[in-house]
Amino acid sequence: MTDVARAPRHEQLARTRKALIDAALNLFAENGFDETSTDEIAAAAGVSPRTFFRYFPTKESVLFFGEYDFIRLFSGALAAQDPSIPDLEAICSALIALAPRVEPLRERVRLYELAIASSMLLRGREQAAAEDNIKVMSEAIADRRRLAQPDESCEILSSLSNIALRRALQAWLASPPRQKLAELIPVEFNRIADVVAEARSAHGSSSA
Amino acid sequence: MTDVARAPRHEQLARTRKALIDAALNLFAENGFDETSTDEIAAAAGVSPRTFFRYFPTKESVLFFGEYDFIRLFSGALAAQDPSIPDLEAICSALIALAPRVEPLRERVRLYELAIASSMLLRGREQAAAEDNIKVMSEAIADRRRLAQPDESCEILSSLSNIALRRALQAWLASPPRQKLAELIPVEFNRIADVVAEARSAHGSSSA
DNA sequence: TGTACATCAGTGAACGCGCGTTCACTGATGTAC
DNA sequence: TGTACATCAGTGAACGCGCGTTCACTGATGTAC
Repeated sequence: MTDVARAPRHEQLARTRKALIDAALNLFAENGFDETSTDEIAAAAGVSPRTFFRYFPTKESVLFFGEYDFIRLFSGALAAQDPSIPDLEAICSALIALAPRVEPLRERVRLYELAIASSMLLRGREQAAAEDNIKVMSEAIADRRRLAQPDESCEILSSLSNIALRRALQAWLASPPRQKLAELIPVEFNRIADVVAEARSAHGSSSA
Repeated sequence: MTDVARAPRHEQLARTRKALIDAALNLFAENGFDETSTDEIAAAAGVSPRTFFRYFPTKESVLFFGEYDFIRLFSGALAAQDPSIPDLEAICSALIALAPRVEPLRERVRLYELAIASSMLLRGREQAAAEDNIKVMSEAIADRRRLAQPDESCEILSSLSNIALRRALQAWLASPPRQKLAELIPVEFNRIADVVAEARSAHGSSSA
């Protein structure tokens, strides 16, 4: 056993921060965000109630600390795709390339989703983050198309990709532990394309 | 001028409720939900602070009172569509058929959207409502296809339709006052179908 | 039509609760010399 | 290596704020007869 009290300062800070984050994630997932007080989180982390607010300005922020900059990585991953393949395929491939970063975090993502689902406030934050992500994605698509600004087509493609990704994530969390997220992403992209093709092919043709 | 104090009871109740709802909607849209206290709403409606909670159990609920049962109407409108036309077209037509119910409420919808955008809590509520709507829509689509349960295809079609509808609503609110929502809906449906067709047509073909 | 009572919209005051802040402090780690 | 001081993680107590509740009340509307 290491002597906690004798740890160097930055280690002690990191330790306390981690203890608070882990305690919060577990309590939020198990009991719900609104039903968990900051005092309880502090108690579970082994610090005094006051200490919580030395690390996090608000109760929510403990959940969003060290947020995945997943979406920034996406822009790079999309730029790395072969410019000659279709956009939808390139987006799908870019997301598959990022999947390995998420694969090891399955249990953590599962708790995170439980926490988010427990509170309207957190659902709102998540929704706001999703909209930001869609915007960044649409800019990355515009870059690929050599547009100065995203047009409607970029925005729609970005929204559709977001749906595919969310569906893949849900399927991944619901699937057996060894199922690969990377395999589920193209399934959902193909499904969306197929659904649109089928749902219009029966008769209709679109206007220009 | 009518004598407010002499009004019959049910009229007085309706009047006070309306005063609270209108005051809340305007204050939320102008100053933000979090920055508006229930005391301010009561003051703006001309009643005492305590009275607010005789009409609404929570601060949020004043905004969702008399919620549009838009989505229930949708199920009926979809069932009324010709079974022989493609699903996507039928969904679009069903939404167009409902548009006249929303057209007169433009200013109200505008304030509502401002209020929602001002607060993470309200965004969360709105997101939860949207997910409910998508679920109901996917069941309506399943009915049309004579399926006992919605399959993935129904779910995706419902999500895509939701995107089209949201985009149409945003465009409508951003457009000049006389622009018809009913005209914007098919534009967005066609855009989505076209974007998918383009984004995969360049080269790729989907797997089955 | 008129009196007596019941109902109920609205009020006032006080309180519980949890988030987040402010101020003053302790005791350990880190550093200057 | 050793002493003297600075820094800073953590604590304790008290408070402000707004939501939402509880209890006791007023005065007008509604109703029974």
